[in-house]
Amino acid sequence: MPKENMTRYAILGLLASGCTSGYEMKHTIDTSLNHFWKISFGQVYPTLKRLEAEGLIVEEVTDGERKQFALTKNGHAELARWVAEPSVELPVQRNDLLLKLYFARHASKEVTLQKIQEHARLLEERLETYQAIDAMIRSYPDSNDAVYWLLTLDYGIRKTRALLDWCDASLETLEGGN
Amino acid sequence: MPKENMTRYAILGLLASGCTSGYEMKHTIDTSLNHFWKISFGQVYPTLKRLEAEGLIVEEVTDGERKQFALTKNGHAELARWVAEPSVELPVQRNDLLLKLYFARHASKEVTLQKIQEHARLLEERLETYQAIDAMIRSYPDSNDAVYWLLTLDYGIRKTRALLDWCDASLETLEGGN
DNA sequence: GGCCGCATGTAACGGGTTACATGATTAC
DNA sequence: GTAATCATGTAACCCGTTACATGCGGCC
Repeated sequence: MPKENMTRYAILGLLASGCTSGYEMKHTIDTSLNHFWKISFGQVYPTLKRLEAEGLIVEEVTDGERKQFALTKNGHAELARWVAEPSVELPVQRNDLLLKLYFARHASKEVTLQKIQEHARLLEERLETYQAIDAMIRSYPDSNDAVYWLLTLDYGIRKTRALLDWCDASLETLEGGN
Repeated sequence: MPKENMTRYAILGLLASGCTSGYEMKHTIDTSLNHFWKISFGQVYPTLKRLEAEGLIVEEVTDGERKQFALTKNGHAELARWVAEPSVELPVQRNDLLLKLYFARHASKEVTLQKIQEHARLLEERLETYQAIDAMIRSYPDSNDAVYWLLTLDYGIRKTRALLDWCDASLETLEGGN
């Protein structure tokens, strides 16, 4: 099965949500989808061009500053097809911290403890960000999408909490072990 | 900061743990590090070649069938340097399921529920695998590395459990919401 | 002798990041 | 008018996957 290019669908989906220009899409991803997605301008603009060539989107007559696009009928169908398609398997997510930990015999215990502590600090920062976004969404519960947005956030929050617990338990194990 | 290539260090680390041939490294990663790492032969052999050119590893005189390598002094130093180096930041891990969920307004509720159920099924499978490996390591606790291996596994177990909880909660939210 | 599995290797390709280039508008 | 920021775009490069190629040993 040839891998599908997810970037296409991120862009189609954002277009369907009212993000009309490349610049705006990048900004929305960086602020609202940043807990599970990211993108660079080097992907955005070429992908928009390709989607237009495939007839999935069209450029709107643009009076203003930004180049505006809109979904075509085909584009909307393609988005709906992809959204409905089941996810096949769990990806293996490479994890630098765990790779280092797996080989931690080659480092001092202090250094390893520090690494986990630093990891915990980053996780707490992230958790606070998530909770702030959560509060923000809940204060504007108008949108049709709000339920789904909150679900994706909850995913991040639960995962982050579990990893914080792991940090605590690991520190205890390593400190206790000597 | 120019990104470092982790594959190099995975290979150096495995060499330090007694995996001497490319074939064996790939096999070890697929069986023992597969909860947080993966690799392909298309990376292994070119990377070995490059590491040898850089003087971090040397080919041993090989009587047998497999090409054997060993860490040089420089190679060991480079591994130790990398292991001790702190991890800078939390990576954004792209997540197809969440991307689909974020745009789930464009799919039927049944399809979305199914996707989450299927995800839960895969997570349970994975959890069982983790627990089996955990038991296996605990039954041979001889190794110096066992503590660290168990920590990396615990990471996977806690994360997987948290995501299973998320699946349950999400299913409830979506079913209840209508 | 022919087939199968092991082991090593390479080439083509695709996705993604980074750095750079360019115009247009706004700010002072 | 020139500096900064917005907005679009492109090219070079790196990493990783996939598919293919090759030689070797054992097996029946």
